[in-house]
Amino acid sequence: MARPKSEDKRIALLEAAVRVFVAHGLGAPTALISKEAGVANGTLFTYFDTKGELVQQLYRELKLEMASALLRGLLEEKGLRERFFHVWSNWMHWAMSNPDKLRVLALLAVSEDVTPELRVEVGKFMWKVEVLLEQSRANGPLRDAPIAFVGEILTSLANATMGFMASDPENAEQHCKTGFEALWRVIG
Amino acid sequence: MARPKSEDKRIALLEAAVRVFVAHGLGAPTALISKEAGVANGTLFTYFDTKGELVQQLYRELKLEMASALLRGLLEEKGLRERFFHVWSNWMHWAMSNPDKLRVLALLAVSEDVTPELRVEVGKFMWKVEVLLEQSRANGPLRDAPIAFVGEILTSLANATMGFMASDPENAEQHCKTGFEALWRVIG
Amino acid sequence: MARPKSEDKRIALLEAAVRVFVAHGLGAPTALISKEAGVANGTLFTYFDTKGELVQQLYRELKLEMASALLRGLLEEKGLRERFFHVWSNWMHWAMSNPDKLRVLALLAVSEDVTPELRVEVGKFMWKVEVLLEQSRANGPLRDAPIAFVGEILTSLANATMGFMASDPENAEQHCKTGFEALWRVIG
Amino acid sequence: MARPKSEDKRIALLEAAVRVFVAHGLGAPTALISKEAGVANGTLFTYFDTKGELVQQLYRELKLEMASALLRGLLEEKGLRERFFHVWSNWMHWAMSNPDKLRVLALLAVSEDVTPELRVEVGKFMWKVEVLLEQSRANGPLRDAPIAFVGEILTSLANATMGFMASDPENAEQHCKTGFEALWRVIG
DNA sequence: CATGAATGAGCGTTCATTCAT
DNA sequence: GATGAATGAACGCTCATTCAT
Repeated sequence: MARPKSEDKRIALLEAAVRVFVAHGLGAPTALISKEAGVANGTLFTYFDTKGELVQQLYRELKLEMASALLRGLLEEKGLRERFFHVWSNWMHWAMSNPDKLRVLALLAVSEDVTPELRVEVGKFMWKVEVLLEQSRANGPLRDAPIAFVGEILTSLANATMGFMASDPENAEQHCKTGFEALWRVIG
Repeated sequence: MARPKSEDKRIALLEAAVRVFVAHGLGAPTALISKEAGVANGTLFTYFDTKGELVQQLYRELKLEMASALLRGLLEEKGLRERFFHVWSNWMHWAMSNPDKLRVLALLAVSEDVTPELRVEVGKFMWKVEVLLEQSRANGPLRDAPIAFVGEILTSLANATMGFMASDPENAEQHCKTGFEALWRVIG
Repeated sequence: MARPKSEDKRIALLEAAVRVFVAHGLGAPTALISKEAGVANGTLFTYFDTKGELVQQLYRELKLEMASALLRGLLEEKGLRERFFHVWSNWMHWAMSNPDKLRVLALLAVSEDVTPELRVEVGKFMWKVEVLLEQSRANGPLRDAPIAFVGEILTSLANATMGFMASDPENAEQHCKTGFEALWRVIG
Repeated sequence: MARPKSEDKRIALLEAAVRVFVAHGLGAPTALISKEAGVANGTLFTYFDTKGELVQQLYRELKLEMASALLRGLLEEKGLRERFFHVWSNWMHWAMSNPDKLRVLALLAVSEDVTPELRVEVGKFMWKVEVLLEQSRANGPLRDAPIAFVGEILTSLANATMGFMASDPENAEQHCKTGFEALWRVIG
């Protein structure tokens, strides 16, 4: 191959897209993304057939990255609550460290380009967390609710907490704990 | 341009916008909205100076409508939990009856056109609920958390519950109660 | 209607297209056409949904104009040969007077945008000439050939004659007659 | 770039161009041509400096091939009419055997890339036919017309006949003869 | 020389907004 | 005020051509 398609460039484009989408919304021109990535206009389209394709891949990669971050350092020996808090804490800290990505995920969540199928596919990245959630709520007050509902509650509390931590970073640690305690009251 | 002639037309445009935005996203052409409203292209701009203005007014009106719905039939004599559940129930049922408006609110929530100031302004529509929330959490586990945080938790749990009710309308009433119980465990 | 779509503008666009296509081929940018017509870029698309639509309408109109020109002043009382020569002469002179249109028709004849259906539709503009042709060849040497074939021979001889007249306008009249005599030897 | 290595590849590209141009018109991307030829995108440009160059060479080669086909098996001893019919018949059969090339020649005939000079150059490939034509018309009705005009008439009748043969291959032989008789009535 | 990724000018089309009627 | 044609900046995407490998 002459000049192989470089994974670096693909990643540069995705990262540029995050910055550009944060600044201008998903409606931002592809030209801005390629410029931000330091490549030519047309190059973007050798890596992504359409803008929609870029958006979809970005959604997948961000969700995957987030899901991976959640599990970092998770040990099996601890108690359920501790394990869950570990995940929760990872989650919150990933969000604090990646505010742009978090913001873009919020945009992507309502994008036309993110299809229900893609949402399902990407939901699977969280299966380990789902297992933990299953176990945690097994004897809790939501033991009879549909697990999907419990999952949505988890996600929504996580988002609320992230949002609040971001708005008051001084007391981020405190809010992280508060959020978890709220969660644990609901499910644990 | 200050006071347009027909309030009817203004409302028709806003309602058309809801339908069009649900079907095509916020990126939908204004021409589609005016057509859906049964008025000419240019007429839209005598009611709203720009598309952004329309978006903002729509956000304001939808939030106001929702906030009003929450308080319907609220009596002072009952207990705190009952009063809060009444509000919660109103909220959930408004959402169930207005899935389009709910969906559009989700889009508007991340729109470029909805400024932080507007968000603040519109947040005030919920002041009565906030009072209720203040009272409810006064002796609860979140008594020391910032009220804004508690508010976000409320909102996020409400959204999660609405979403789940919409996806499983058969058991909507059940989910409504489950959601409320989760909430009450957190704040009450 | 506010400002009714003006037939003038439509015609101006079509005429501009002729000039631009002659100068730059059918691949010429639509922007050049609108500029040449003295209207804005986007205006072209209120008159023609796509560039292809413009091309098709142009084909239709040019063919119609040419077909109409052929019959001008045709009287019934004369002999067949005289009537046919009248038509032929009209044809040749229209071509001499409209070299641009003739050139564009040559481009359109092989354009992707001109569908077989359109060709058939447009072929009907020549039905009076076809009748004349039928009568003329009825007792001639091609009396047993398919009429479509005879029609193609007519067209091809006409094109050859037009082409040559244009290249040597000094003796155009002479060539016009020569061409007709050639034709008449074949069909008459 | 002067003398490319592999004549095979050059020919493969020209043949691919015929197929691609037939299917997509002269506007077809060069990338399609190289793919069809089984070589890389950029390779095309070591064989042809520009797309226009390829178009010109293709025109030249097709015209040359056609001209060569006309003379195949032509013997001097026969009478003029027979010799001319031999050429005519070769011509028609080449066209029938190479419908794609014929179609592409029709496209090339109006292409921007085919300059008048090239047309003249390529016209010389037919000089033997021109000699035959000169002799044939020497005592015929067109004896006083410019030879170029007679040439155009020949070409146009040939094209009409080819076209019709292609559209009704069942009776191709018949049409071939009919076409020739028409021609001979005009020039012979 | 062959390859195919990189380039960027260019194109058809859209659409918020303006304005003549 | 209502209308809808006019406007032109903007956008996504293409493609001939170049050039690093």
